[in-house]
Amino acid sequence: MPAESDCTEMLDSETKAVETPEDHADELRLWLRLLTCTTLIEGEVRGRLRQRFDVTLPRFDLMAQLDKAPDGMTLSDVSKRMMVSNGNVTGLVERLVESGHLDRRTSETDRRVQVIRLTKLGRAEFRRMAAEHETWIADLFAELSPKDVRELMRLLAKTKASAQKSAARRRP
Amino acid sequence: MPAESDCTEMLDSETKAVETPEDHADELRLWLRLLTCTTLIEGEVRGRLRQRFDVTLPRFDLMAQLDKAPDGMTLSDVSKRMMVSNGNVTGLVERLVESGHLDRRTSETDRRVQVIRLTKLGRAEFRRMAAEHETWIADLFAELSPKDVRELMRLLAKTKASAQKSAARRRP
DNA sequence: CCGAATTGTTTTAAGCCTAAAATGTTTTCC
DNA sequence: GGAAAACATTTTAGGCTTAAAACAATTCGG
Repeated sequence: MPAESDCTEMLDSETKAVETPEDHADELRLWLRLLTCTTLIEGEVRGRLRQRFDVTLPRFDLMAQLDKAPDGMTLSDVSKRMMVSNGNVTGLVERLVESGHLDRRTSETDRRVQVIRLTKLGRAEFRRMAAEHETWIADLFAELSPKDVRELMRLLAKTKASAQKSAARRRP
Repeated sequence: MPAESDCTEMLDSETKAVETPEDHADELRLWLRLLTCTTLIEGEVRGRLRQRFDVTLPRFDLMAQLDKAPDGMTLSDVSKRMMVSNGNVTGLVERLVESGHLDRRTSETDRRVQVIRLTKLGRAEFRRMAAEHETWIADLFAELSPKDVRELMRLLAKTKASAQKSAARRRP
């Protein structure tokens, strides 16, 4: 089990002869644990949203984005913020307009663009849900000390930056 | 902006008169960051799997579970491990049997149970993909030091435990 | 032994999600 | 001005996902 180059930066990885396949088991385990945590919490939140408010998580997430943007957002903005595909947003918005939570209009200055906003109803319902949602999250993370929270924030920021760089390396 | 009880453990929260709504903004930010990291990495892995191997992430994940279980698993086992619904696994397995990656048979001792295994083809293809997958993960986490990785592992373990307790409190 | 719970799986109905192609609009740049 | 590139959104086709109900087989308690 060769674990020699665990910490080396290997700036010349391009030209290096790869004879000893590196051991990335730790990173793999970390990724699986990260995924487990997210899946666990996401499932819990999804279930509570459905039970308490009969709303789906994606609908809640979309409304959360709009609640932070009183002047509305374009579909593209929403799509980028939520990190989901464009087509996904189209359908989600359709259903939320249908149910009276969203208002959608074509931009005056650019007829390609659709601007969406929360309706009065949408905003009221979201605020009500968000207040309770926040307590769920607090409860789910209850065993972490404030120091743990800070430290996790720091390390996840580093993780995000690392992943973004890696993604950019592939798709420049 | 009241932030007084930031660190108190509040063991008597049951009987406490809740006059000052607590501030859980930090936990909320932490959750959003956790979600962002996972979504980012998951999307990257999904795209690479599709591009390089024309395989979906759920198929890969299911094969990963089976690769660790040479004697096969029941559908329930898979469902629990992957933290997805039973019905989800049914369809996933159907398609993987169809494509020749999985073998499925009814248990001899309990006719309710379906045992699934990787076929020779399934195992070979998975191993080929897994080797490359591991390097992607390593690259995505490349900017984290070994110490960062250890620390993240520790904090995520704590997070998982916390979330599980919270979930158990609700659904005992 | 037999009815009642429990367990494992599938079905159903609805919604979510993606990648890729198609459509319509605006900008860019000769 | 007009072709080409870029942009915003929708459509399409297919797969994923869930919650809840239905079905089938086993186990448990009297």
